[in-house]
Amino acid sequence: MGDARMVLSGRDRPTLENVAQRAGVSRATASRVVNGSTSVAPHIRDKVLSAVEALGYVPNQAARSLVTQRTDSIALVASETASRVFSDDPFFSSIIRGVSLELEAVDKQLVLMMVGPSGPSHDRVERYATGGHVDGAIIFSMHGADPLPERLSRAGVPVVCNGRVLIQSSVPYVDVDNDDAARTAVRHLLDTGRRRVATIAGPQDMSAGIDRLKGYRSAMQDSGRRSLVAVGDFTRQSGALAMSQLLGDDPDLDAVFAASDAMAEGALRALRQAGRRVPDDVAVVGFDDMDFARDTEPPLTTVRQPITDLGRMAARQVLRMAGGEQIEPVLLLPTELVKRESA
Amino acid sequence: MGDARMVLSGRDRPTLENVAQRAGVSRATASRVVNGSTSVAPHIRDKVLSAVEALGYVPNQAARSLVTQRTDSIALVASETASRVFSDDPFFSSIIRGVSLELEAVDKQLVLMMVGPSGPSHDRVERYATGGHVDGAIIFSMHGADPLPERLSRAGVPVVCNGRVLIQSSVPYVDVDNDDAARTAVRHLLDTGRRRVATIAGPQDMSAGIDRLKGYRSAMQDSGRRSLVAVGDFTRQSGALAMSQLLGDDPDLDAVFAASDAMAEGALRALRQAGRRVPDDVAVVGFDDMDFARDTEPPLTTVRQPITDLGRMAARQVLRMAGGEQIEPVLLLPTELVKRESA
DNA sequence: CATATTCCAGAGAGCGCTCTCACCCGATTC
DNA sequence: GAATCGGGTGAGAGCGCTCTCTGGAATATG
Repeated sequence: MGDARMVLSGRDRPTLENVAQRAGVSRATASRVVNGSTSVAPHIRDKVLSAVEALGYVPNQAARSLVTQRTDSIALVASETASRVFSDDPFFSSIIRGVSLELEAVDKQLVLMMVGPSGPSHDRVERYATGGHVDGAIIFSMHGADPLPERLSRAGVPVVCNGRVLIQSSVPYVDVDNDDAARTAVRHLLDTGRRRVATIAGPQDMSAGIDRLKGYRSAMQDSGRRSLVAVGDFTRQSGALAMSQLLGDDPDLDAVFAASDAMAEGALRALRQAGRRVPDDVAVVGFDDMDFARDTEPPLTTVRQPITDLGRMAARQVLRMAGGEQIEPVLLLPTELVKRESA
Repeated sequence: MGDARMVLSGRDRPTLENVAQRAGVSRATASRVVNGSTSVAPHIRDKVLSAVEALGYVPNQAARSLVTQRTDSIALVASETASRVFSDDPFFSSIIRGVSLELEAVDKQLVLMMVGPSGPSHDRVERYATGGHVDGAIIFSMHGADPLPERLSRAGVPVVCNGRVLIQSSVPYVDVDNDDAARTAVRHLLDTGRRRVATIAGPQDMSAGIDRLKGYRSAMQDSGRRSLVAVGDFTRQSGALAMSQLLGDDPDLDAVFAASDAMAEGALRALRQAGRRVPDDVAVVGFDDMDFARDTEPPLTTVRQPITDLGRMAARQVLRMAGGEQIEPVLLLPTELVKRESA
């Protein structure tokens, strides 16, 4: 007793009532001050503020949410496999950082949720999000035709997806134009005289994987050439493996478009081990423009996508939805081909 | 009206009262069923459950928290620079994954918070955590003498740090014995005949950086050799840079201990560019045993630390604290020297 | 058959906060 | 000087839930 600054165990945290009492005002007035209402006389305001200070008062969010119906937090839902796949590259971290930066600016919280590839954890997320625990959700890196976005949306939770939604759905998303970006990359290879251009595609249950392969295919078709495809899962290892396969399938290939920088780096390694020089024998183009792309040997030509911005925009969109605004169903951010030495 | 499955906008979500009414029981009984109490007659139980189903009822967490004083969520606090530093390697993701797995198992939520290197965001985190929004906090990758853990702890929030706490503090932590692990790594180099062993140290405002350097120093001292140190920041680039420096300082060095795999990989690159063969001319040992360590050229000898387990244990400890248990102030997980080809 | 014991359901009191509404009092107006 | 106005404050009703406490019915006991 006596020292108000002593350790407070959960139960006896000061309430607004305590503050009001100490300041000699009503709870209502104390609330006004805490929430920054203007219509409070300055000297009363000061009394309340010093009571807050003295008691170390912090508003109880649960109580506040209960009446305001807002929680000031947003869920970021990622599939568990995503964290595994992306453990190889900074994609995951960058998205988180983007979302985080944007939310922080408006003093909202980020609740991170991992879900396994369908199964019980889906229910968990659904229950949580619809349980009024968050004001909205950003879902990223879905595999296959995940019903989660649609389900949440239908339950009244504002949802934005990061990456094109595979199934027919009214859930808005932000993404880059993967198809077009891939086409540009492949065209660059073709334009610089490459004839046998292969691709290391991403996983075919993710829109980024599908769309980049589609872009490759259409560019090849346009120039009347045959496709040569190996599929990876965006990781370095899978890139190396895919590259060896491709080399086996067509020893004369002279270019590769990899659907991620990590796979491109794997490919670089496999090519080196196979005695091919890059770019002399084989040109390589990646996708992402991760930090490490400028340090590979040789530095990687790649398609830059603004990953952090993708996160930011997703956050911004979901906040707008939560605010009752109508938002664009599709938001595409620009990509850019960054030419370095590998192609 | 009519269709209970229509889109529910935030405001008109069904309440427990609605469920009770529809099932023809009291709110208390409905609550019992929802919370899995056993003392409810089966036929009543069924009635309630089907009412829940029909209405699509989901408990309001804010209301629940308000009375139970629990939120069933745990904050994971990371410094913003961490996400930047670790964007180069999967450390960040692995910790998150570990924590996430452990929390999921007991149906708790993970709230991720980034804080800048001191400043306003510190207050934000403090306010949030003490605002009753979480049952506990895990703080990881602190820089310098961050007062946050101590502050939260003093405010009554259960806190566990991931990584040794730099300042004198009563906040418990989980970590590996960095000092000892580094010593083992360096001794391995010495034992295999290396004479001029340099180190690429981690940032000297983080305990992992400090302790690994200390381990290196003591191993060198024990064998009567002079230290040769360059400091990096755990990233690949800084590793490459540090390696060139070291090579400039002592062209005859024959081994390097890098305080992270990412820096070791950078060093490998720098050595290659300087025309040194690994391990023939220079032996390299890393730290972490990240996935990519087995794919470097040559495969990296390194100190394995169980990063995901570190996250898991931190989560487990903070949950125990939140449950009122007393926990060990220090928990060290084992490391292991993984010998591959680089040393 | 009366009484004690058990079991289950309902009533009701809050948890800490926000927000509407009524009220008071000093300033303005006729 | 009475009526009007308006800024500033307090009273009080909930938000949706949990949990204790009470009461009634069903079962076991003397």
